[in-house]
Amino acid sequence: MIDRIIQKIKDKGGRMTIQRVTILELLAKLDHPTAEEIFQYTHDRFPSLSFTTVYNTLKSFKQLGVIQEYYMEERSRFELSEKPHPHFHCLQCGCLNDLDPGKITIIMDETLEEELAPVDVELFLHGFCQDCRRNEDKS
Amino acid sequence: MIDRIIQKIKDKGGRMTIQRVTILELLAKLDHPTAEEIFQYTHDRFPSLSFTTVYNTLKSFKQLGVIQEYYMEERSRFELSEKPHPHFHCLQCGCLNDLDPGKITIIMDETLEEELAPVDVELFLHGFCQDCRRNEDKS
DNA sequence: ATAAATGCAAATGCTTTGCATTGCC
DNA sequence: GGCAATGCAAAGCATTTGCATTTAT
Repeated sequence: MIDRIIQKIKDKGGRMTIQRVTILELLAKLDHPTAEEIFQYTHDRFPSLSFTTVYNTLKSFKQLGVIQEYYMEERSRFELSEKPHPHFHCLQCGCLNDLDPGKITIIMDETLEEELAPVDVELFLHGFCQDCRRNEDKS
Repeated sequence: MIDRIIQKIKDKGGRMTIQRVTILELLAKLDHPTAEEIFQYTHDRFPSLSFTTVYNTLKSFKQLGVIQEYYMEERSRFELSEKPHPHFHCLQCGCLNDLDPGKITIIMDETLEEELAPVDVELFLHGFCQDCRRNEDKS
């Protein structure tokens, strides 16, 4: 799967560096990481990898269409995906979780679709995640 | 309508000042303004109104449940509304437009709704607004 | 060879905070 | 009168930029 993404990046004229591969692997491993989380993890294996490179790379990946960026209340979160899909966002801890797209149907008026020609559709449910609700119960 | 909102703010223990009324009126008048846009407009009629007060007030209004804040790519946009509703967001100019909720239906699996108990649902269509498409055609 | 990617330091820009003053209820 | 709101200056923090160096293709 990562190989396919690397190929796509190269096909579009992007270059692969150790830094970029490391960031790509982290994007596959972590769950909707922030730029800082990516930096922290890379720092372990790759101390010279800079924050600037994390940002440059994420921006580049985004333009190449291999990742999504979600602008959450707290900060941006990233995801290895070509299209946005529905998410649950916790109002307390700020975590982001994928939702099964099969369990949510969005029906749009045809005239609206033609008129606006949306490039993509973003949907968030906001609430309190299980972990946060569990901790709330204890107190 | 503004009177009703003022009443709600007071009922919840908030106080009304000239600054707050001015900001409230601007929220009613402007279309999804940013904090800066609000500040610019208030500055005309009310030069002493500070940026801090704009931010304080928006934060307070949000906690009191009279406005919504949308975290867009460019910056936050605000809206006089108790609940979020569907929007169209322009990928070029960053403008935000209300969508007729009647033209978009979101159907959620019952089990999902019970499990997550979402507080609210946010939906964005991303694309290019009419103005931006028109300008694009000219070039 | 050349155009892209890296990484440092510095800058930017939005937003928040501390705190003394003001003013609503 | 008491507590919330104001507004100034300063700080905070995520993200971006300039630029010289390195490196993939």
